[in-house]
Amino acid sequence: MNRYLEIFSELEKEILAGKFLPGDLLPSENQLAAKYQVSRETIRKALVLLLENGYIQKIQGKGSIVLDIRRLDFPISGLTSYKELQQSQHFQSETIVPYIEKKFLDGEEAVKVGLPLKQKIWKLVRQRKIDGEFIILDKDYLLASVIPELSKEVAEDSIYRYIEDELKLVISYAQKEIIVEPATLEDRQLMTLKKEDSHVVVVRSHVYLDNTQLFQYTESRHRMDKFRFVDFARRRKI
Amino acid sequence: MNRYLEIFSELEKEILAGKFLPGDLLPSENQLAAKYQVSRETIRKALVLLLENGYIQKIQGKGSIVLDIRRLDFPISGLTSYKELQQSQHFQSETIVPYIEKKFLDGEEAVKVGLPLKQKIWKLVRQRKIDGEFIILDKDYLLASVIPELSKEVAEDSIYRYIEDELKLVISYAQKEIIVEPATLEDRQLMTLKKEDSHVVVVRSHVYLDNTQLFQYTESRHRMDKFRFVDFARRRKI
DNA sequence: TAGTGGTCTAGACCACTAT
DNA sequence: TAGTGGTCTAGACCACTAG
Repeated sequence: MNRYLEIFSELEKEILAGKFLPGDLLPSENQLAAKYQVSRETIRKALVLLLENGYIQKIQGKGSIVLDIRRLDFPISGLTSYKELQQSQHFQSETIVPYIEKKFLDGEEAVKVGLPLKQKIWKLVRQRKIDGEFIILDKDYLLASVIPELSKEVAEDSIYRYIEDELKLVISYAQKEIIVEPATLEDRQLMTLKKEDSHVVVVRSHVYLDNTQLFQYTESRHRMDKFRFVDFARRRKI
Repeated sequence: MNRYLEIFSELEKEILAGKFLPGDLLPSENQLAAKYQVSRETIRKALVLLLENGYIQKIQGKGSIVLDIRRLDFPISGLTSYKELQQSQHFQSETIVPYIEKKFLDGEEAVKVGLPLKQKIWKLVRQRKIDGEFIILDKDYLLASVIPELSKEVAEDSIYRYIEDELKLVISYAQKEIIVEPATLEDRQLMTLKKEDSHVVVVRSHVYLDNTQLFQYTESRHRMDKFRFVDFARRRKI
């Protein structure tokens, strides 16, 4: 592990544990450099990570102030799998896989998901059951050339864990879009919608590996009343 | 201006201008260092900015690959004012200010917006008219101790421009939340909603200055069919 | 093997905050 | 004025890609 990542994790852990409270100053960069026996630039790389993740605010001449992080009932910010969310947020959930198949997409489908027409694709549908209700419907399309094998069991657990830990691939970035769409017949069949739920919130993502290859298109369909997206944003200068 | 910010802007401009196409490699870090007459670390800081903004992907041993940036019909990612969006996206829009007042909040309102009860607050409502329809309703609450004066004219133009250029304050970061809510009576009065529009998409933000002071709460209410949120996300290691 | 990006250093000078 | 963070350097060594 890199030094600056280690130091970031350490400081993050301390902040989350309440060792530093909102409004507190972290030790100065020179003090941290001495403590961790690294150069100041290495400390600064760790602090940049804290900054970007909303843990601290740096003020020139003053120091690094710890911010108040209300952590997030149900964030879909960033690039995080459902399984990881469930674990970090500690909610109970069951996943059901009503559909999983490896096939060629027809033209219309291929255009919609932005994946190549001529390659085999894993298409699967997953229902997410929380408190006895089907709140979320995930529709996934994965390049079979990247993920040759896939099973119901893996889909019920975590595809990302399988891709990263078993296949040793590196998931890197995604382009995401959130819109609201009329509920489809499929939504009504596979989700617990009330009569008056005319629409669902749809999170579409194109996900890429670290070699810039597109390998996944996902549509995560949420019941309106249960949808919540939380984010931390910094104002971009220039 | 900093060297690395200059270099970032320069490279960003070149990418947007199509001087580098998706899939192209940027010049190597050493070549860029030579070209701009700076050290390699300075180049690397500029490249980190390109990376975070989704312009490039770096691959060790290979180089910095330019990504395909579909730029974003209507992004609310990041921390960007409506006026800035309108200018960068080149859409026509008119802003109407049906309400603007400086007052103390009542208890219920203060709790909801998370601003202090004992201080005067600018409360204002803005209707955003696009293609003849009121698509967005913005409700703003601003600390009067931070923004002592505010006028309808400023509110119709850009409050952020006023805060940054006139008051010389630095807007720094925000915590944002996106949810779907039933449309209120006020929504129906001030927005162009169809009968069947039972809900609106609400983007709530708490916005902070660089000294970590909370100075604004905003509620941006969108007609469902016109709402779109686009984001670029990187997978976080660890 | 040559060239690329990834990490880290030890030091310098500057801008800002606090006292 | 002392201490903080912000920028920048010139160099080192490592891990990885590609011919």
